Amino acid sequence: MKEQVSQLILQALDTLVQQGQLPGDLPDRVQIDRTRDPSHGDLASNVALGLARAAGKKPRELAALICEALPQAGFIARTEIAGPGFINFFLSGASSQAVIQRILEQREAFGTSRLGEGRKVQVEYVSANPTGPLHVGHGRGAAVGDCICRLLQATGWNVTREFYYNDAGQQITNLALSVQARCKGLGPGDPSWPEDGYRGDYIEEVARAYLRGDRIDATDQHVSGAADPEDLDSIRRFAVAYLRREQDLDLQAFAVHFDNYFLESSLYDNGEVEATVQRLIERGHTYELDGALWLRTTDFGDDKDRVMRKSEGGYTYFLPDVAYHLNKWNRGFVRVINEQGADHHSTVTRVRAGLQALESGIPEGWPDYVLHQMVTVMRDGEEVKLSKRAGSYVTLRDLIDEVGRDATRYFLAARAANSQLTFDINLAMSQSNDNPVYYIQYAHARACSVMRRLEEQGWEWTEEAALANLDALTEEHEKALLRQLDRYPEVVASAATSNEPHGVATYLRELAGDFHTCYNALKVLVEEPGLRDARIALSEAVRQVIANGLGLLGVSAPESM
RNA sequence: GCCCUCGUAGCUCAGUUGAAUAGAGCACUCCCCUCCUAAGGGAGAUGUCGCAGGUUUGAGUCCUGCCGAGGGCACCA
Repeated sequence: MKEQVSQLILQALDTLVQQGQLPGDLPDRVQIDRTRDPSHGDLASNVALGLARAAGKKPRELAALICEALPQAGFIARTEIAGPGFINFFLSGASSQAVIQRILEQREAFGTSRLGEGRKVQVEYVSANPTGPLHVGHGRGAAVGDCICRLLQATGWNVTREFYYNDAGQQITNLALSVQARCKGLGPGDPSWPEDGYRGDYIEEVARAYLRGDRIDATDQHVSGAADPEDLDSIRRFAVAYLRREQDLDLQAFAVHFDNYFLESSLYDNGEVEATVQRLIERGHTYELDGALWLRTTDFGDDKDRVMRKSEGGYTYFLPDVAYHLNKWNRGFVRVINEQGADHHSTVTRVRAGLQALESGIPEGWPDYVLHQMVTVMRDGEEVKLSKRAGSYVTLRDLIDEVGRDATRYFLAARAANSQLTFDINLAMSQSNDNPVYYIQYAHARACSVMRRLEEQGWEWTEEAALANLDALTEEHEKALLRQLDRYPEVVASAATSNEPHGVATYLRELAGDFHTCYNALKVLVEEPGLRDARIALSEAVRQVIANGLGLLGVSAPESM
C-alpha cells in the first residue's frame, strides 16, 4: 500500500515537472509513513516539506499542487493537507478491510516474505563453553538468537543455527581438575582444591556420574565414564560431554535447538588456524616483536595491534576466532549474525580487522553483531544473585522452572538487546493484566472462545459470507484493529532486517490491547448475520496474527486459559 | 586514561531509520459483568526526552563536549 501511494506521488511530481512547476531533478522515492493519529488519515507523506526549498514554494502550496496532480485511485478515499505541509491519505473502507482477506487466505504465511531470497545466513548464539549450566545471560542470548532465526526464516532466508564452543584450553583443564578433585572427595574449602576451580555443586554430580561409569549422550558428544580418578584426559572428555548434555536439556526446555555444534579444537585439528596464520603473513600484515607474532590490526581500524602467536609458541584466542569466521565465509554465508554478551564487544573490531587483513573479499563490517547487555534478576524487590547448584549465578533452568518457558522467553526477548534488562520474577509469574505475556495470550484465547461460542449458539460462519460483508466494519475500534493488522508484515520485515525481535513483542502488546478494547466495546456474536460474520472474520484475523507473532517469539498461543 | 552500550512519566519500557499536541503498561483516583472468560475495558492525572551547545524548514532520534550507570581495554579464554 505504501508503495502504491508512493507511485501516485511520483506520478504527480512528474506531472508538475512537465508543467514547469517543479525543477527536473526529483528523488526516485518518497517517504510514506503510517500516521500515529487516526485524524491524520492512514498514511502520510512529507514530500512537500522536502521539496519546498528546491521548488521555491511554501510547503503547503506545493502540497496543494501535488494533491491536484495526483492520479485518481480507488483505494484512496480522500487526501488532506495538514500541519506544516503533510499530505494525509485516507484509505477507502474496502481497501483497509481487504487485509482480513489477505490474512484468512495466507494464514500462517501472513507476514512472511521473500526478502532473503533463499540466501544463506548463519546465526551463532549461546556458544557457551561446557563448564557449567547455562546462566540467565545465556538465556537472553538464546531467546534473542532464536527469535532472530525465526524472523529470518519468516523472511525467506536459508538459516543455519550454530553453537560454537571450546572443548580444550585452560577453562576446560580447570573444569577437569575440579571434577578430579571432587572424585577424590575434596571440596572447595580444601587446601589442595585447584586454584580458580569450579565450585558449584554440579561439579560433584559430574564426579559421581564419572565414578559410576555413566554413559552420556549429548547432541554432539557421546562418552562413558572411565571411573578412574587419575585419568585426567578421560575426566575432561566426560565432563565436557556431561555439561554439554546439561546445556542441551536447558535449551530443550527453552525450545531452542541448533543445526550445528562447532568445536574450536577442530580448527586446530584440520589446520585452519595454521593456514590462517600463513595467509596473514603472506598478505604482509604481520610482524615479529619480542618473540611474538603480531597482526597489524591498526591498519583496519583497531586501536592497537594484536598478538597472534605468543613468544612461548601458543596462539591467542583471537586467531581461532578469525579462522572460525573465515570458515563461515567459506561455507557461503553471505550474512552472519553473532549474538553475544556485550562483555565480548572488544572482539568485534578485532575479528573484523583480522578478516580484512586476509584480503579474501570479505566485506567490511561483516559479520553482524548483536550484543546483549546484562540481565538483573529481581524477586520481591531484591536482586537474586545465586543459584544453589551453580553456586555463583542464576541459571536459565531456575527461571524456566519458576516462571515457565513462555514468560521467560517473552521477557528475555521483548526488550532491545542493547539495553540492560531487569527480569522481575514476580511480574513474569503474575497471572494478571500486569503481565504482557498473559495479556497477549489471553487475547488469542478470547478469539478462540468466540469460535467456540459460535458453535454453541448453533450459528454458521463461512469465510465467503464474511468476506462479502466486510464493509460492515465501520466502527472506530474496528478501524484501529484493521490498521494494526495491516502493519504486521512491515513489523516482521523490519525486525528481521535490523536483528531486533523486540519489535514483534511490542507490536503484539499493542495489537492485543486494541483487540481487548474492541472486544469490550463491541459484541462479536450479534444477531444480525452480516455484521456478525464480519466481526468474526476480524476476530479470526487478529487471532491468526497473534498466533503468527507469538510463533516468531517461540511463545505458545493457547486456545483457552 | 581510551573504547562500546545505555540515560524518555514515581517504576518497567516503546518510539516506525529526522516530522504534526512525545506513547504504552504498572502504581494512584473514579467507573463498567442479568452482557461472547473481569487473566478484560473506560475516564482522570503523570514529562526541562541526563545537561550544554551545534547541524536542519524541522532533533527524543544526527554531530561535539560534559555528567551518570553498566561493560570492555593481556603474549587469559
